[in-house]
Amino acid sequence: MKATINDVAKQAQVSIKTVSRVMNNEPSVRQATRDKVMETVKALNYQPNLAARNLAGNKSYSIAYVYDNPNAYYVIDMQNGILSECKKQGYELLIHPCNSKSDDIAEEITNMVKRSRITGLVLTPPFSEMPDFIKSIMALEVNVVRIMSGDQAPDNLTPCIMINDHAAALSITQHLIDLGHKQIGFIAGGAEHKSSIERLRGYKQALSDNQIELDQTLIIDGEYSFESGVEGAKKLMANQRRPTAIFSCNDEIAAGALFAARLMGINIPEQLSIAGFENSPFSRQTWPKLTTAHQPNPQIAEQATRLLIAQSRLKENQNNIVHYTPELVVRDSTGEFDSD
Amino acid sequence: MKATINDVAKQAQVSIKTVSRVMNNEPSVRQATRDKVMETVKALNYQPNLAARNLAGNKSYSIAYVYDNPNAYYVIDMQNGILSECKKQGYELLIHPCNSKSDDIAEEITNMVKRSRITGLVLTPPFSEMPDFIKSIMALEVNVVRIMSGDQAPDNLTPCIMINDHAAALSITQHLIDLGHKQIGFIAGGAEHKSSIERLRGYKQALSDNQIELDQTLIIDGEYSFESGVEGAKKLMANQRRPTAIFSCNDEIAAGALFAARLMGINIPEQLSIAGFENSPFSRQTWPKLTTAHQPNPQIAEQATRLLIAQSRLKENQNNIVHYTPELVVRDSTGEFDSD
DNA sequence: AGTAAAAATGACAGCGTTGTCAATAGTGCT
DNA sequence: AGCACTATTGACAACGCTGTCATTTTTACT
Repeated sequence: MKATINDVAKQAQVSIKTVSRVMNNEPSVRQATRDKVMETVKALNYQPNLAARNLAGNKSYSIAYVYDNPNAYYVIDMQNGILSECKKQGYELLIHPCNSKSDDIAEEITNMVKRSRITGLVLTPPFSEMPDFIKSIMALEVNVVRIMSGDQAPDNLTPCIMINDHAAALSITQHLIDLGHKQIGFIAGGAEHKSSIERLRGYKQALSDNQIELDQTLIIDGEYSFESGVEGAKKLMANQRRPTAIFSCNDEIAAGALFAARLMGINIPEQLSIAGFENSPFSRQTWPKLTTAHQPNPQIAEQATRLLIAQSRLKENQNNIVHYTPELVVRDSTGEFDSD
Repeated sequence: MKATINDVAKQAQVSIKTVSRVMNNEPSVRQATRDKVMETVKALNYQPNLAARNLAGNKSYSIAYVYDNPNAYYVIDMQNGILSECKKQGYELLIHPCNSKSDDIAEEITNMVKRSRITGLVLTPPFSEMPDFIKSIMALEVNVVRIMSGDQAPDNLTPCIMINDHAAALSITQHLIDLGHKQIGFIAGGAEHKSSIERLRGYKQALSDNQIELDQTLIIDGEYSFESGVEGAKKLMANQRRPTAIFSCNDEIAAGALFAARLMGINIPEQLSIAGFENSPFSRQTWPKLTTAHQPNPQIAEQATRLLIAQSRLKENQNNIVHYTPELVVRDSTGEFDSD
C-alpha cells in the first residue's frame, strides 16, 4: 500500500541513498537521475516516512508552539503564522497549550522536547518573559525564539521578536491628546504582563511629553478581560475627576468599557473616547468600532518561525533581534474633546 | 545527554524488551521488575523516542485535526477538546488548516497521513460534509471521526458526532414565539453549510408547529459573518412587513444585526428581539448580551477524539454515533413583543 | 520433590530513513 | 589514450524502539 524508499529505488534502478538525496534536494545528483527518481516517486505516490527520517537523521523537522493564553484570536493568529512558515520549510507544528504557573512546567516541556526530538520552540508571553524557564529549557539541545514586549532584548540567549508596546501606547495616547483630551483614564492589563507595563509606560511618557500632570486616580489596575473593562470604566466614571477619554490596555477591556458606558448612558465618542489595543476582530464588531493599535500577529509569528529555523541550521549563536511597533488605527470610538 | 532504552536496560539489569513492556504498561511484568525499571527511568529521566516507537510499531499515536474554518473561537475550542483527550491517551495532535475548496485537497491530506503515519483524523464541517472527500480518505488505512450537523448520520463509514441544529433552532424560534413574536426574520449562514440549512429547517418547523404562516421575505440568504448580519438586518427592517424578532444563524451575524439596529436607532430588545446561535464568547460581550444556543464544543471534540481512538484500536467497524443538541441560553437581546 | 502449565523475561530481526565512507563514472588535461 | 581530479552513486551500518518467538523462571499441582 504505502511505498517506501526501497520500492522507489528498485523501480528507478538506483540505490536508496540516491532516492534519499533526491528527496532531500541534496546536490551531487545528475539531473537525469533526479528526473528518473522524481518520475518514479510520482508514479508510486511515494511519501517519505517522517518517523524514519527523524530517527535516522536524529532531527525532527518539527517545532512546538508553547502557550498559555486565553485569547483565541491571538493563538489562532500565531498558529497560522507559524504554520505558514513551517509549510514553506517542510516542518511540522506541535501545539502545546499549558499552564505557565504549574510547578513542573519546565519538566513538562523538557519531556515533550525529548520525546518528539523537537527542533525548536516558539514562545510567547508569559513563557517568553520567564527567565528561569528560558534558562532551564536552554539546557536542552533545543532552539528557542521568543516573542515579547519591550524595546530591547533582555539577553541574547535566543533570537527575539520585540514588540514595542511603549511606542505604540505613546501614539495612542498622543492621538487622544491631539483630540483635546487632558484627563485620560488608563485601564491596565495586569502587572504580570510586560505588555501592560510597557503600555502604561507609553501612556505616562505621552502625558509627560505634553506637560500633562499624571493623575494616579485615573490609572486602574485591571486585567485583560471584558469584565475588567466594565469594572474599570465604572470606577473611572465615578472618580471625582472624570476622564474624558479612556485608554484600555486591550480591545477586550475596551469592549467592556464600552459596555459599561452604555449601561451608564454615556455616549461614545461624544461624551467619552475609548481606545483599545490589539486590533482583534471584535474591535470591528463593537458599536462604535474601536480605535486601537494593530499588531500583525501572523506576520510576527511567521518571522519568528523563520528566525527559529534559521537559528537551528547554524552551529554558532546568531540570535537575531527583530522589532515591531504596533500601529495606530483610528476608528469611531475616539473623538474630539467636547467641553459641553 | 538523552537516555535511550538501552541505557535504562543496562542500568536496571533487564532486557530492553522488559523496559519497553514497562513503558507501554503491558502485562506480564512482575511488580518488582516494574518498580526497578520505573526507578531507573526516573533516575535517568528517560523519555521514549516517539519517532523510534512509531517506526518500530508502525503506528504513530498521533491524530490530525483538519479544518477550514475562520472562526477562531470554534477552532480553539475544538483543539482544546481534542488535545485534552489526546493527553489522556498519550496521543499527539497535528493541526492542519487548509482550503476545502482546493482541487487537490484529498491528495494533500493523503500525503500528510502517509508522511506522518497518522492514526486518525478529526473532521469538522465543511470536510465532514464532503462525501467524496470522505470516501477517498477512507481508502487509506486511517481512522476518521466526523462532527457534523444533522439528526442522523449520512452513512456508517465512520463514527460520527451529530449536532442537532434542527432541534436547537426549533427551541430558539419557539422561545421567540413564546415571547409573542409572530413576524420573525431569519438570517441564514449560507447554503453550503449544513448547519445553516438545519437551523432554517428548525425555524420553519417552529413556525408551522405554531400555525404561523411562513413569509419568504423574512428569510435572508446571508453568510456567517458580522457584515452579513449588518446587511441582513437592514434588509429586514426595510421590508414592508417588518419583523419584531430576528433569529440570526450564528452569534457573529447577530452581533452584526445588533450593530445595524443601533445604527438605525432601534432599541434592543424593546423594539426588536435578536437571537444568535453558538454561544461564542462575544455573545456575552455585546450590549445587550445575546440570547443564543450553546453547543459544548470542547466536550464534543473530546468525545469525538475518544470515539476516534477507540475505533482505531478495533479491527472491525463499530462506528458509534453520538448526538448533541445545543441548548437555549436566554439573555438580554430577546424580550416580549410589545405592540407599541 | 517432581511435573506440567503459566508467567516472566530475553535475543534478535526488523521498521524506513540518513550518515559515512568507499567505489565508480565522468571530465579536462597532456 | 592515459592521468589526475571531481562528480556521482552505492553498500551498509546505525537510529531507538516494538514484534515474534524462544527461553527461563515461577506457580500450582500431584
